Amino acid sequence: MSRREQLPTRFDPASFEGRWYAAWEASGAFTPEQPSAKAPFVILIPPPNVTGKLHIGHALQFTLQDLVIRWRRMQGRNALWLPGTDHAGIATQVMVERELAKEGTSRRELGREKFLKRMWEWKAQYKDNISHQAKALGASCDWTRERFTLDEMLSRAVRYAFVSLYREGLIYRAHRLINWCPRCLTALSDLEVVHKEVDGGMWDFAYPLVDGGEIVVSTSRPETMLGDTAVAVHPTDERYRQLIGRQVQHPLLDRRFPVIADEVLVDPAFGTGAVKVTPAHDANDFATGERHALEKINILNEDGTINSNGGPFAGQDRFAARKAVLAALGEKGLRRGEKTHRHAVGHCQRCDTVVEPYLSKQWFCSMRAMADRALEAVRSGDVRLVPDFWVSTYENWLENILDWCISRQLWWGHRIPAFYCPDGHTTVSEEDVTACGECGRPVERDPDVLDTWFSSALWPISTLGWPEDTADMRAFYPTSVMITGFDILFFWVARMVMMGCHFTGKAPFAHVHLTGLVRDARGQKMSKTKGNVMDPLDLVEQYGADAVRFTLAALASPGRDLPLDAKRMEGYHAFGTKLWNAARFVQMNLDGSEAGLEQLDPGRLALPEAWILTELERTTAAVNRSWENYRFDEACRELYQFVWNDFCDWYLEMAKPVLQEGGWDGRRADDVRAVARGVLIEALKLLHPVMPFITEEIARHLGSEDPLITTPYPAAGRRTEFPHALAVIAAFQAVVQETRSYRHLVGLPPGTPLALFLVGLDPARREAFSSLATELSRLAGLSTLGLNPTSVPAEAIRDLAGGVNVAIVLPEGALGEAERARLAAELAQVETELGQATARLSDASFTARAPKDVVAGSRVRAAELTHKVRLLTATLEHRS
RNA sequence: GGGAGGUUAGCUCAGCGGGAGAGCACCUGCCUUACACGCAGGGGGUCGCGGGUUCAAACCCCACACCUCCCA
Repeated sequence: MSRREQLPTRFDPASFEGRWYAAWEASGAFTPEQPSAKAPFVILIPPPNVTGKLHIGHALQFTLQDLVIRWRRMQGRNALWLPGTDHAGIATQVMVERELAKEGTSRRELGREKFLKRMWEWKAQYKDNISHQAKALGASCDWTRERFTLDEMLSRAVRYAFVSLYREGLIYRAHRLINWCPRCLTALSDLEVVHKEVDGGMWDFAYPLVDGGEIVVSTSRPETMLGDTAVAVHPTDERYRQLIGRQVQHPLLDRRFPVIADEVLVDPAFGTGAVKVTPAHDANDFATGERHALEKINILNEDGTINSNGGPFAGQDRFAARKAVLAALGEKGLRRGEKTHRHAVGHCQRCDTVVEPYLSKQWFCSMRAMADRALEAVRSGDVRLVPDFWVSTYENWLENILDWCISRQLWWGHRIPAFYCPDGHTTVSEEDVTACGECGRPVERDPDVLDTWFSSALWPISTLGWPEDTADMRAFYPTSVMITGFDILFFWVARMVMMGCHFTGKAPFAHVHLTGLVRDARGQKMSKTKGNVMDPLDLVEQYGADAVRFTLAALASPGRDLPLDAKRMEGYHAFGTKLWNAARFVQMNLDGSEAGLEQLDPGRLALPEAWILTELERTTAAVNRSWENYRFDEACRELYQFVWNDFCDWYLEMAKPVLQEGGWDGRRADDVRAVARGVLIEALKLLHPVMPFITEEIARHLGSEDPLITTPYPAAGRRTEFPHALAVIAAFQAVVQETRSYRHLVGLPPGTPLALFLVGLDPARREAFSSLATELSRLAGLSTLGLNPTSVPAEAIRDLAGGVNVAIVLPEGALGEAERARLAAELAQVETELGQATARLSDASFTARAPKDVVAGSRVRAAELTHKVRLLTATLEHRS
């Protein structure tokens, strides 16, 4: 029997969290065996951007990932949780450029090399912040495998992937309309454009026809008329039929173009039924231009000012030009009306600037074949989305996908491995080249970098060493589950499936769990401008990491956002305190015993022990099932309820007479100590994945030899269950509560001893209650307990509690008005229920069609209600 | 325009075919030698609206209303 240190009176998470994290890490528990005979379980972290620090949404994802990985590790899996960070091209570059602007310089002034040096300095600082935060939350990542998307190894994978896809014809370079951010000065993919409804205008103006007359068009972007190369009408529109093929004179520029007929572009019912066509600045017009071989006139510079094609408007910003063009049209008497118009305008996801459709030469990744593969991966069940309602959203996007623009005019990222010679040849190569592969002339490398998401798409394989045939690839790919936010289902998840399937033939993960968004207590989105952001580190400091984790896990109902209320976190911090104090109580009553559940004789247990062990068994089964199904909320509820209600409120209270009062036989006392300690330790193991720190600390004080992190997780089905004990204790609890309730009803102080009689018990129930007499007397506060007495005082309150016929002797005196009213209301309620039950039972179709057990249940219930009505009526009559 | 999710106690949410639940808040009484971050007792709900299916509907089906979000 070893002496253990007493648990401190005060529960102070900060006093042991750091110590435990260091101990786990030093023990090597975070690093999987390699090689290993154990089945792998692998989670790859969704790499946070090195842009800044972690927000509460990361804390949620880290918590859930850690929870799953700890659970699986305890289950004996060879668990790998691989951490890392993402270089986040535009986002990070924007931050550093902002810093440079404050210093009065710019990236162009610095030059590529010096600028990238600044970027790496930034990255180093923020990466450290992120790992520090992850550790504070208890994340059991394998830091020996930490990755960064721009690492040498991952960059090689990106380059290899680009070259392979190019050789397969799936990556190509083309001159097309793309989304252009005039502030970031780069192309964007369709996904990086955020459509927002804005109040704008819709202006009508007339194009004069060369041979007289005019045709009126409407536009929300008047400045684009500088690039118009046609006016389109519907071929069947009688109003304009005779105008088709005639020439229009551009009123502000020296240009003429035709009126064309196009049934795809034109909706004759919309506006005037005539549409201006600007193939270089609108996606639909571009397609129209292709159909009719129209000239594509680009009127914009990269920064959003009008270029020389805009004639007198050249040099003006696009929004200034809009006003100037309208004014010029007005002067010429061509304005034909205007109205306000609410429409969707594309904005840059990163800087919120209005994006322009812009004609530009960019690299694209062909999507159709890969998208079909990714669709198949989900439809076949190789990849399971959780919650599964995401499947239709996923399908919807992939079915309508367009080719992906993957080049970005940035410096921070993976530089495109394409080399161009003066003759216009392109050499794409894994190794740097100096001479053109075709003509041998000197080459220049493409200055652009790849979309960050291109490298992210490769994350599941690049982090494991692909394209090399590494031991990690063989051991850990495909991975087990990806836990991330639903907002990057398209950006990231779908693309990882595509790339994983394409390059390895296997989907990169079996499950994808999509989390909701963490909101504030009122359901508002958190944002810096609203000032309602919660910093994970502050929360850890205030409530302890375990409370933060438990709160986030408990709120994580599938497919729902998480309204995070500090009140809730206080509540779960209190749960930690409760657990702590329960452990203190158990510890101070053990008398140094370190007995556990294994020494019990299941055939000879008293009812309270049999009961709590059965509840433990059921909780164990439920919790494992819930973790398995990603029902973190359910598991947390089960654990909370088991610890607080079952173990603390009932079991420990029932154990107190044995632990604190003499007169018990030694065997029972030994059992109680073994059960109190053993059940608590099992509960700590069950809780460990979600509350790793406090459970380790308590377990150590209770004399657990090994840290919980590597202790086998409790599995269901290995312990005897005692359904009989469940039934008896349920009745016991009902009787206790009924007694307390009547004492309170008549306004007696809580301690007032009462006489209680249980009437008409069958022999088995009588025996059971007899064995629980001490516990019953203590918890219900009894002076006298009578089991099946020959008579009951006439003035006793009669009622039915948990199927037991009780008679509670309250001191003399009539019930007050309020108390009588309450009992009368209860009686009325019971009578209503009885009426319903009786009606149902007299319905022949019910008794004929409902399942037998349901009918039987109704009969029992009706009988009980009848009995209760009788007893309550009697009580009201006698106590008037 | 297409798609997804939601509408259950004052608040935030579970439950998703057979007696309306939790946490917090609220009311009442208690410092009962683990815990006042606690203990005990209690009040509070035509489960959005209208139809339908069923012996039975908060739960399934249809329509509608309102609120989120995604895509175009």
